[in-house]
Amino acid sequence: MSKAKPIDILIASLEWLEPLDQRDRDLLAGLDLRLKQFGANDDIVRSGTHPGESCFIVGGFAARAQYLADGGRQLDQLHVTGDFVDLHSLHLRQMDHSVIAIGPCGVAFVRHDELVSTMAHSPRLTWLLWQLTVLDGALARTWMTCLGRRRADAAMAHLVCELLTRLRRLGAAPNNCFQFPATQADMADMLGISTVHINRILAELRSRRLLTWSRHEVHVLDFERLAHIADFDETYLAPGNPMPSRFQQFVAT
Amino acid sequence: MSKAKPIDILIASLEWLEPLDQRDRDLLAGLDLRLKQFGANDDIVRSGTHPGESCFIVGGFAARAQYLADGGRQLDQLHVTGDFVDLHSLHLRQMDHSVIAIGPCGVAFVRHDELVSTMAHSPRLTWLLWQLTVLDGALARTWMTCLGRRRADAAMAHLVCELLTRLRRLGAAPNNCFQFPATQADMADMLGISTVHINRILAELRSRRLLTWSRHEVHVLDFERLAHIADFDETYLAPGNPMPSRFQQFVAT
DNA sequence: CGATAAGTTGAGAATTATCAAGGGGAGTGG
DNA sequence: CCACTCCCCTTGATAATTCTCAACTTATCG
Repeated sequence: MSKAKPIDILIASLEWLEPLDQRDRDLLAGLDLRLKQFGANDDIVRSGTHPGESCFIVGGFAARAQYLADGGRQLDQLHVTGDFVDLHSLHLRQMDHSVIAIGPCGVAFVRHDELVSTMAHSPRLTWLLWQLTVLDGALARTWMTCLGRRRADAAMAHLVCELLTRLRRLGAAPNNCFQFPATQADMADMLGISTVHINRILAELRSRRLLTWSRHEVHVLDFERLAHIADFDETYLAPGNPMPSRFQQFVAT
Repeated sequence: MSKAKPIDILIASLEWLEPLDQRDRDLLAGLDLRLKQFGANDDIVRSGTHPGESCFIVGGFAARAQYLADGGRQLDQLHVTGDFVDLHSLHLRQMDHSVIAIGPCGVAFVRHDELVSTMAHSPRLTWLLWQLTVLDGALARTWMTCLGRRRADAAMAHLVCELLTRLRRLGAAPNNCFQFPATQADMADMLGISTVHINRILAELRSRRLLTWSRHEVHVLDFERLAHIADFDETYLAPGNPMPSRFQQFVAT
């Protein structure tokens, strides 16, 4: 996808929250990354395991998946290039969900011990990685509201608005147009409805000239109207608080 | 509710994750708490604001709420005594959700600057507070799977199983019986369905002799069968990883 | 005891699911 | 290059789930 070095993708993602100093960038640049490419529906991190690494996305899309006894699954978050998808495994004894690839997806893994050492040398990075997990939660809550209290068309519109907003930020959605390799079955598992219904919702949005979606290419024709249908408010996608200077103190203790 | 001092409730909650040393306990005991009592449906933290304090629950129940333009709301997480509900405001520039009281609820507020200073003196507390926000996310994901991929009866059964499990841990559910002041309208907003349907689901669970629920008192009659209907697996409620010793290093840097 | 909020029930409508069959595109092997 | 195949998308018909509206009953609290 991108020509940038993997670590630069992460650095850019963190700098979007708050500027880093050169020392922080150097610490990150010194991380030993294991790169791996995944294909559609591959498990990047498997539910029930206890990984020794965390990972971030270098290109493409990934999602978190929870599986049910009856074979069904719920996709409860969507991740794009630059997202540190699996910081969670740093804290979880056992993965409560899988991370799977939505289409081709490049991933960089960092060993937990290295990550921890890095944070031990930088309060700012500790703060920012924590913040990433908190911002993640804000996206999850909004997604939940879609699942619980929006009808399928509004939920779909909301998901598209969110995705477009996040991709624009990366410069990956020129003309409100972007590549998105999710199948309709994937979308069904995201929105908690059936594949057939996804198809009908999309047909409707298409006929209302709000968007087109074919061959893995989404084109948002009328963002305003889509956002209105979705009751979309993008403030939950904003960065969080910068590190308070007091948090710095601990280095001196 | 409890006779314990407010800060001891928080300490117990953190010690459930990992033992604290005396210094950590002293740091926490030195926090200046503002106590406040709330009634049903009161806002504890209001959406859209930028609070200067975080809060934890000292007694009773609270929930996170997101509101829609049409007046509807989604309750997307439920919190019990000891939960540090609003660590999120430490990182969020603007609250993306409200925290509201479900029935009478005692809350302790801590100023952000004090909280940050405390963490600056204790890597362990930093680690644990971060972990709380991560574990929170695991609950949110599971809730999401209920909203998206379980039918209303299974979702209700799941919520009851989760709640019982969490309250048992606090010793607050003797004989699988506990006080729970949520109204059926509250439950509807949690599960993303209508009040009328909640009523019917409860009637059904009652007639199947799985539980009773009246006068704000829930009695789980057959946890096994309820857990089976819900496809309930409690591993997501487990504590996370203890702090790695390397994380400690930063004090010496 | 009256007022207000919460729970219950019925009937009909909207939304979404399921089943089933057909169509199109992309890759593969002949 | 064509035939074949597989996967995904599309569409129709019918069924299940859940919603809305409305009336009524029961609790709760001053």
